[in-house]
Amino acid sequence: MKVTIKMIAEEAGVSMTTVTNVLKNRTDRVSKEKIELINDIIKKYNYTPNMNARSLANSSSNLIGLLYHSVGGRIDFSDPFVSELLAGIEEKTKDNGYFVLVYNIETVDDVIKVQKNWKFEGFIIVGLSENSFEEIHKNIPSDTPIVFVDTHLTADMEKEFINLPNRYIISSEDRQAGHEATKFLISQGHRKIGFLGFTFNENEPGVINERFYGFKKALQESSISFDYRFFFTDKEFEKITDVLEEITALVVSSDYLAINLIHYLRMRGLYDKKKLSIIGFDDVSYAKFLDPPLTTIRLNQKNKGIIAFNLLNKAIHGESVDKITNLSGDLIVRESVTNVASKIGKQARRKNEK
Amino acid sequence: MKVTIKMIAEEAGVSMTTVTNVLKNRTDRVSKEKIELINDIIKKYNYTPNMNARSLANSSSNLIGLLYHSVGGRIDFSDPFVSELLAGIEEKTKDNGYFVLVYNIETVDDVIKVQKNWKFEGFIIVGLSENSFEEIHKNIPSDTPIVFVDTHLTADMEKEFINLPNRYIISSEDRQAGHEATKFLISQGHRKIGFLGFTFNENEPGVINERFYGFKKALQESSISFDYRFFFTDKEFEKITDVLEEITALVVSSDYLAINLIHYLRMRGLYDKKKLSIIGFDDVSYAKFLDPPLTTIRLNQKNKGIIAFNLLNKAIHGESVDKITNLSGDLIVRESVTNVASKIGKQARRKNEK
DNA sequence: TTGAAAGCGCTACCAC
DNA sequence: GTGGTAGCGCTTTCAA
Repeated sequence: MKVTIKMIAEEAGVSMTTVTNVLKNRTDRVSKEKIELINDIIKKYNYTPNMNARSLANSSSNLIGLLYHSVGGRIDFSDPFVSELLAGIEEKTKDNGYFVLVYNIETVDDVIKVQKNWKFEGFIIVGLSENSFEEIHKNIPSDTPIVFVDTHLTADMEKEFINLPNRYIISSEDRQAGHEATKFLISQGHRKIGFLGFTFNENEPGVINERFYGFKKALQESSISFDYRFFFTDKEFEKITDVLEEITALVVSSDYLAINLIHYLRMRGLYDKKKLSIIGFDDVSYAKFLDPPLTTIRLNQKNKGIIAFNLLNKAIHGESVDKITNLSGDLIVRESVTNVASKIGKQARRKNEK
Repeated sequence: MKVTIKMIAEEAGVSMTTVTNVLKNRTDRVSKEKIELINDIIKKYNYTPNMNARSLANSSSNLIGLLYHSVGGRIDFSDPFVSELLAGIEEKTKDNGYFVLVYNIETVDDVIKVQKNWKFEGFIIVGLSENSFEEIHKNIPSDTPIVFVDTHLTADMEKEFINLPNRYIISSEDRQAGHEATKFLISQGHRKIGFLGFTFNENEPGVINERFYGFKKALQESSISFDYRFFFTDKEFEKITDVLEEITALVVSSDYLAINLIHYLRMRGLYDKKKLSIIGFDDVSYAKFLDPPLTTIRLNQKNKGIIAFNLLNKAIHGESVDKITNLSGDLIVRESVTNVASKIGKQARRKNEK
């Protein structure tokens, strides 16, 4: 049998209001004796309020929407990159008394749907492009805070963004990460370097776009010209096999993609880590267990999830929060990159590994 | 501005009841013209009903609770074993118009909490021991269906379970899996075989317990006696190093644990796949990318998630459903197990790999 | 066919 | 301090 405020009020011989006041800890409005009495009854029946009624009555709900954006099913929970973020969020969220509704959004309609169906305290939305960002931002009332994870904005848009109330961004320094990854390859003597990433829109900022930008910048700084023949998307593994003799290294936009490529090549007897160095991004939990252990830029997704929640939590409580947070990546040197410049440095390659 | 039924009714010049009837497709109670008119308005405002109000008024909610049981934080979303299940569930769930609330439960109180806070259509609960199973089962009304994933019951309990309305179980044939894994090691000439698993209660059935049972059975069938010195928990890696010279193979209760062990040994210079064969369970997505590629029993978590949802969905709609579903595992032969019996068979070891 | 009204459980406002 | 009550948006029962 469901226990309600009314029942508690009856048993205690008080009004519903008084019970509510006790529930809400408005101690100045209820006498000490009643507080105790009511609390005892609450405990006795193990009463917990009905969230639907509560959400209906006011606007609070303790519900947080974790929305994953996926175009064409690209985002998959089995990708550790995704689940590690979730791990971070889930952990904090529960400790703070929230509930998380996980929803995969493909179109704006999906957002409108969750949005109207439930009352949310706030949203954490992952992986939105700038275009989708605008649409979605407009469709969620400005009194509901949103933390956008891994959304990148053009400079113009960013200026606007700064003034948007209740909208926050947390992402990695993807440009810097791409730059660092590439610089590392160059430092190891590589000159013919390719780039492999999930398909992205070159005219719109985004995680991969940013990494690609950092990649090109690093090449440029070393006066290396980039040959677009060495640019590949995740659908073009076979194109890579064609130029295997021409490139010595590859910047791959995620560990996940990197190991898939290695596997693809290996199955065809084409993988030789001495001849093709590979650096990834993320440092997923098993990157160090791979063959070869992956050299990568650690982005620490779990930590990102924790911070995303903290931002949201503060925003919900009306505390002031940084509009844009950028987490820097760390180069993790393992064994998928070979030094082709000299024989020295083989030791150094392990420095980051414990 | 939120659109409500009332507003729609006003604009259409009808009563709320009529709008509801259209919403519910009760076409026999409304005239054709009004149906069209109302539908137009609904479309125009992109109306979607408020779930909180709806849930409050009736008992439906379109909400499914995905509850992960973790004692001492053992279950972690970054463990692919967990996230792959979620991937399967999320996929189906959305297609069928449900929303998923993900919650990590540690105690029965946690269950009571979610349970009273929200109205759920049903639950998918993962990783419950028999004891917790009973407690939780009792605390959720019997008209709410629950699918228990990976819960194992003793024979007595199982008899009772069969008659419990709205309770279902889906799990893997863990005993058979343990048996198969061990038999494979034996077929490869191993005789000194150890077992490594997360700590478990020997008196209570459970995933690892079952695998261990199958393990012992296989040994027995080959008249190999089991030495408890070769039994290890996840906290006892160093105990393994002590007997490294004595055992030639290890059955490890999950891929996740297996790679952690390999890494642990490798870091100490103690890993030699020729001298220590390892077989895991799950076949997590990256098992084939590891060094060495892991020989394992594939359990297909994603598929399990899909099936779990299907069971629940049918149960919610009152269709009859199998009380207990068992998914069999498949031996996937890769390279972490060495044939110590003969020189032949090295070819065969690759047969399962594409 | 259509509509009025009660009630789901809770909160906030206002009165005593 | 305490209590009454309207109302959140929706569904269902009963009446017209």
